[in-house]
Amino acid sequence: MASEKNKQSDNQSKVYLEVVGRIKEIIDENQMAPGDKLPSERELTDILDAGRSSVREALRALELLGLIETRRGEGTFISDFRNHRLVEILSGFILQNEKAKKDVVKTRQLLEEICIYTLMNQSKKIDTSFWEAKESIDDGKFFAMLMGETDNYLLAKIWRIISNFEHSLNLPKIEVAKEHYLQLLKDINIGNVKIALKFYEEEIRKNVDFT
Amino acid sequence: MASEKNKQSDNQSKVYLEVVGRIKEIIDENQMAPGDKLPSERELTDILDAGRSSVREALRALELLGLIETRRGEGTFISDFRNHRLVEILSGFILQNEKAKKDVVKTRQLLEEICIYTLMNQSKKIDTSFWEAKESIDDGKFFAMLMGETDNYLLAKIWRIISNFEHSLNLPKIEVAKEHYLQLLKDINIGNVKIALKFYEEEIRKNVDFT
DNA sequence: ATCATTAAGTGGTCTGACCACGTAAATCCA
DNA sequence: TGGATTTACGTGGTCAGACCACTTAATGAT
Repeated sequence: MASEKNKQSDNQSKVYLEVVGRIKEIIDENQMAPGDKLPSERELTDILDAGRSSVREALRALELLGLIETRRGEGTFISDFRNHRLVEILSGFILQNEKAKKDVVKTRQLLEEICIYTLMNQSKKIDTSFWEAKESIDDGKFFAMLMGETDNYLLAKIWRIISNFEHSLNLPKIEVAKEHYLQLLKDINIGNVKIALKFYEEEIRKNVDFT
Repeated sequence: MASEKNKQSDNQSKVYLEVVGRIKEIIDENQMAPGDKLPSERELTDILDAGRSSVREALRALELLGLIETRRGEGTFISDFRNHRLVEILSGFILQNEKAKKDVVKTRQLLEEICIYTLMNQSKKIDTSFWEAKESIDDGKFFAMLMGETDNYLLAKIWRIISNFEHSLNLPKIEVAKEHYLQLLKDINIGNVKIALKFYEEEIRKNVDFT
């Protein structure tokens, strides 16, 4: 009787779960789409009447699920969440086998190659000036951009999720000179698939070799 | 300059992600199984040299993933990975629109292209006799085989899950002539990536168009 | 105009303080 | 003694406040 009285919406005893639900509502009601910015953590804290730590627990969970992405100093944004179960598999999977690590890396690289392939199929030209201006190039950010250039958001999303998990595995980071990334962009813009992919494999990923 | 090694400073990896990784290590090293109890939050805070809030962010994320289970007053326990109630959370979050269905199909096809691409990169030769002997070819079984031919377990598993999920959506089934599948195999064995992928897109998946 | 500086906003993290709950030890009482 | 009760402690749950690091926009100086 009157069991619905407890909280506003539903069951959830834990605040962070409640917040997860409320965030979903916010997204729905405002018809928010991937890329849109969510209210800041402090705003949510106020709106949802919860502690910031609880809000963060919810956001972090959603982030690991690949539903949102956060950029320090900028905010929290909705990402493409249509892959759902992907994460489930990956998680249960990754925490078991050893070979899984290798597969994660390999799969990510495959996605990146497909990305390159896709871009060239679209005859996509990429603006290099932004990256030329940089001192050094972060591998993750670079390919995140590349993924974004394709009109296949699913590809980008899968890549991001896998990348995210890979990150949590504490694998050795790769170091690639800025010039190599720029060369890759150049190859892509020129439009020679074979050269671009070969360059990716041999220069960008040459030093990936972990046990 | 002056970018000392204060705490965990520079590398953009977030503490909570690192904690996720460390927890995984703990589980691995101690050969922990579902049902086993993890160190308490405060212990982890001490062991991992991180704030309790960060530890909790990691734990909450893992909890939402269904990897761990927490019981107030008792502790945190490794949960059976098979308990994926995660799907409900995500589906509630996402499966609202019809477009999601389309995305599932797109994703699967993308994975299949990646598969083909991978096989050819491995210069994998596929035995066609088994399929030639058949009267008709089941699309699912065919690509299940292809996935199995790659040595990337993760890729295969992702595809399998998505494929299963797609089945549950009762989408119209595609009908492709046996000869087309055989032709694809032939293209793969020959080793021309462009032709094989083009053939896949235009012949194997040409008739995929649902609303 | 251009560049450097400042300020404000945002996520990232840590700490300390409580509360709610469960358990086991200590205690009490018949 | 033996069972029931109380107590103390450990654990997760939550909150508030304080900084830090980074981004962006407003501001100021040249």
